Parts: sequence; C-alpha cells; structure tokens
Amino acid sequence: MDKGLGRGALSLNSTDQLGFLSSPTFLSSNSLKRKHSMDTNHNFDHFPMTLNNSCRGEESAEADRSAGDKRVIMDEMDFFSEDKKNRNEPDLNFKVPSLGIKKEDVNTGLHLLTANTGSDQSMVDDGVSPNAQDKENKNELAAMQGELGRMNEENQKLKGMLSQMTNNFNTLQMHLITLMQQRNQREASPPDREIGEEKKHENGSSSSMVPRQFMDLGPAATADTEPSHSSSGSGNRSASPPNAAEAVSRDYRLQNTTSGSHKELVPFDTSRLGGPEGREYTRPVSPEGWIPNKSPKLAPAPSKSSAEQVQEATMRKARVSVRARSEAPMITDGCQWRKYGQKMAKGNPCPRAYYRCTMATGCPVRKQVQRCADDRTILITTYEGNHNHPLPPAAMAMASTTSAAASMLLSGSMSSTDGLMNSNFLARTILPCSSSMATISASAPFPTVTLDLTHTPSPLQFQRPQAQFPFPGGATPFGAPPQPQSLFNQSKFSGLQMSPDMEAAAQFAIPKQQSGTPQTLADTVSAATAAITADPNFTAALAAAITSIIGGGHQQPNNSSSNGNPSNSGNANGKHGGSSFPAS
DNA sequence: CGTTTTTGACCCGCGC
DNA sequence: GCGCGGGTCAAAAACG
Repeated sequence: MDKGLGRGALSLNSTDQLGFLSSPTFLSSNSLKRKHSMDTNHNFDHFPMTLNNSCRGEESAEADRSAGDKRVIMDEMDFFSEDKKNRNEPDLNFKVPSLGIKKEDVNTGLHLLTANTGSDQSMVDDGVSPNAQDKENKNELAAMQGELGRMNEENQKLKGMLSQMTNNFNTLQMHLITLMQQRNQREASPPDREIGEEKKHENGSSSSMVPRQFMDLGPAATADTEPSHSSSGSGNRSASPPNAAEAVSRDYRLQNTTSGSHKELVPFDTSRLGGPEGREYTRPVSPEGWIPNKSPKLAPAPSKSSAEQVQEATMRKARVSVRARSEAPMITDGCQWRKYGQKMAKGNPCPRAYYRCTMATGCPVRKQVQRCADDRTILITTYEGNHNHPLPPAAMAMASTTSAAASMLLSGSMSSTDGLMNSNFLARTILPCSSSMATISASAPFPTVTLDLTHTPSPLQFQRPQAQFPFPGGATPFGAPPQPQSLFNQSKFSGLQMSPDMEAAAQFAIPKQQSGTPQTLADTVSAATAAITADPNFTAALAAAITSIIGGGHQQPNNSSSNGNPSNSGNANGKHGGSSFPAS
C-alpha cells in the first residue's frame, strides 16, 4: 500500500527537485498538472479539471451546460449527479490502453458529453435509434482520442523542455557549488590544516583513511579510482543503472576533479568502508551483500599516530540527526532502507530502529529512527555513513544535506573540543539565521549535527517573501536559510501538488495537534512539518535547500526525467521492491 | 518461495 | 574484571 502511495508521488517528485515546479508560474500551467495526472494514471484527471469543478453541485453544472465546447464540458463534468444514472448509457466495450482509462470512465465521459449537448440530449431522450446514438458515441470517442493524442504530444514536448532546463540548471548549480566549496574551505579551514590534509591526499596511500571521507556523499568514485569502484563497490549498478543519475554523477566527478577541491578528490573505496585500518580488505561480504561490521571500531592502525586515529574515528562516526514532526514511522528520504535491528534505548520508552541503505550492496549508510521521549510526535532520524552508489533525486538531496551538515561539522579540527566549538562557530557563520535549526552537539558520543525541523516560526518569519527562499531552482544559495516554514510557504502557496501520503499526513497531523482548539498558525506549521517530512518532495526540497546554503554537498539533485529508479520515494515501512540480494 | 521484519544473542567500548 | 548500554548479527517468523 505504501508502495503505491510512494509511486503516486513520484512523477512530480522526480521533477520537483529543481524547485522549478514549486514556482507558481510553473504550476499554474494546466499542462504540467496534466502531465502529473497522466503519469499517475488518474482517470480523466488529465483534463483541465479541478477538484472543485468535479465536485460541484448540480446547479452550477446545469448553468454551465449552455457552453458548447466539449473541452469545457469535460471541465465541468459532474460524476455524481443522480439524474445521469437514469439515462440510457451505451455499453462501450473498450478501453483506452495508453492512458489506463477504464471503460466505465469513458462511458461516463461520453455520457456526460452527450448530456451536455442539446441535440444529443434530445436524441437520447426522444428515443432516437440506437444506431444513431452509437454513431454519435463513436464520434465523441474519436474526438476524445484525438484530444488524448494531442495531450500526449504536448506532454512529450513539456518533458523535453523540462529535461533541457534540468540539464542547464544542473550545470549551473554544479559550478556554483564548486565555487562555494572552494570559498568555504578557504575561509573555514586553517591554512596549515588544509595543507596537511592536502598532503595526505597527495600521498594517496590506499590504506589511509582520508579525512572527511566519511560523510562525503559525493558520487561513489572519483576519476582516479573509477576502475576499482566499478568493479567492487557497485557491482549491482549494471543491473539497474540509473543512467541519468550516473551520467550526472560522472560529469560531476569530472568537474570536481578539476575544481581543486580536495573533498571531491577523495577516492571512494569500498574496501575501506569500515575505517582507516584497512581491515575491511579481508572482510567477507555477507550473503545479503553487507559488509559485516564486526571488526573493532577503534583498532590501532600501525602507521597512524593516536591523534590521527582519534580524529579519523571521530569523523567516521560523524552523524547528522534530523528532528521532524511526523506521525509516520519513518520519514521518506528517497532511499531504500532495510531494518536490521531494534533496541530499547536507555531513557526513552520508544524503541530505536536501525536501518541500512539497500539501494546498493555494501552501501555503508545507516540510520537510526527513534521518537523523541519528550514529544513523541517528533521523529529523530540519525544518518551515518556515505552512500557508495548513485541516488535518485530525492535521496540525493537528503544525502547531500547530511553530507553538507557533516562537512560543516567536520570542517574544523575534530581532534579536540575546540574543533567542535569551531564547528559551532561555522554553523553560525554558514547558517547565520538558522541557529535554531542546525545545532552541533559535542556531548554526544559522536559528533552530531542536528537539523531541527520542529520549530514553529514566528509570524514575521512566516511572512518572509518567497523570493528569499533559498531554493536551488531559483533563489540564491546565499540568501535566507532554509527555514522549514519557508519551505512550507513555498510548497503551500506555489500550488505544488501534494502526494496522497502527504495529504494524509497533513490531515492526520492537524486535528491531533489542535486537540479541540482553533487552528493556529503554529498548528498549521506543525502539521505542515509533519507533512513535509512525510513526503519526499519536500524532504528533497528541504535537503536541497540546506545543501545549497551550506555549500558542502557534493551531489546535485539529478532531475533528469529518466529516473531509473521507480521507487525513489522510499516508503515509511522500510519495504522496498527493487533491491535484490544474492541468494544465501 | 523470496524478501523483509522481528528479536534474542552476541560483540564491543566505556566507566567504575 | 564486571556490568551497562549501544550497535549488530542472524535465525526464525511474517509477509506478499
């Protein structure tokens, strides 16, 4: 069931990463609405028909029947009017295959067309011969099919335009991010440390853990390690290649390779997934494709100083925690997850669930999901690790966010408390207006960036002009921080279509939090937050926004229409259909 | 029947 | 050394 909902949200999801569709201009287009509806196989939704129109009362429908244009008539269809049931309906035994329109729908549509045309009406009511009526129906059918064909054509054109714009956008944003990263690293990192890290990279010892690798969520490999990666880390890639994503990733790698940003030069090697010690070279891969994590996590590496070991271990354990209000058991972040454990954590009556990324064998990314002990409407999702495979747009956005947050966390020295304080300073520097949103914890066992999406906005914040919204698709990344309410503003007023699960989340959350009181702005925002976190569109949007602000993300949302992963919306139950593992 | 979830056991780090 | 808590494993159960 959840899979279905997820897929239902996909068609828009795959394009909304741009933020283009979030703009009122784009969404005001009936054509795009039509495209969305057609993709999701909603019967007759591809006509420019609004929900209000379809549910209007009989009076208004009657008033509209004077209009002769059958397209207008379709716009005014009333599926629920009682009198239509009594009319003589021809049983047309066909189905329009390409759009999944069922016989009953066409019958209804034809019937309504008939009912709304004066001459046709008389033909039916006056008992004109069935042959004439049949002829008329066939004519109507032909007209409708022609209309559908034209709409298909238009849809294709729009897709092409969107794809082209996506490419342009990606190119520009990659360039921008690269420049921002260079700037951030120049400003944020002390020069001597930077030089030291650069030296480490230059040494390129295969057994050394390159600092900052852990949370780098860039593409799986960079140019210098591409061969080894393709043979080891992503053997499953050929099975289901997200071509567009991979193409962009490759391009991105290429750009980063020439950008001089050392973070992007970090080679990914799955043999080093578990840490700097190189033990994982001999690790067996489990039947499910996981690399067992039984090795001592802090085993000494012979060639490293203790300070380096501590630093590396710290980085390896850096985490990004996302707090969000959600009734769903898990926020949908676009990735596919498999639950591998659940435990009761001390001090929290709610169990903590452990998930692994299942989008590729051996992907080291894990996440923990737990409800807040104080407020159980808050869902705390903690991400840890680094994807070693191309991601669908929604997943890439979230991954980039965690990467960016972790990069922010790790951009300072991690070998001492000063480093964490430095990171806090960085957090405020990079996110000057989001101190309530992004916090860095030095007290946790592992350095953790917390993105708090549970805060309700002030009215002033709520009135923030949309132009300041730092969305990758339009606004400057140096603009306002990605406050959740801004996202809500953007989503709510841009006409962005909600996916069914999101609507359900919103409807579910609002009454619960109101508890009988009139709905306040805070309630609305809380509900919206729940909805946002329950919907990959907004999760992705949020992630992309944060990424663009921080400038530490290494991947850009790939918005190519040819998304190879049909289930990129993930699902709250952790179930997934696409992954397959070697038989055990 | 293959895949995913559940859940008790186990491992490891850390503090005492 | 021991106990505790976090994290992971893997066999069994559940699911589709």
